[in-house]
Amino acid sequence: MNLFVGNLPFTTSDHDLRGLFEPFGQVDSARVITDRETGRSRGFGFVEMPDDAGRAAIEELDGSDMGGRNIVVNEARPKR
DNA sequence: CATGAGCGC
Repeated sequence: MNLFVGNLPFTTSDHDLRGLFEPFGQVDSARVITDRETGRSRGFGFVEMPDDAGRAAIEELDGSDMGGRNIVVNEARPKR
């Protein structure tokens, strides 16, 4: 399933994201979205993983603390 | 190359 991860610290990298979700299951892909013009982080990202692992990750990570901020994790919407 | 609600090229 596709997961949307928001409210991330600007210092969070795609690898950091993967490390967060790996404990819950196979991480198909994990990436933090960066601004195409400046390259700086937009503070949110996407993670793809099995359905069961995704549901577990949402319950454990949504609202959890990361870098001093409470991150948001929920199912992502279809790409625009 | 800036910044803080929002959904990726």
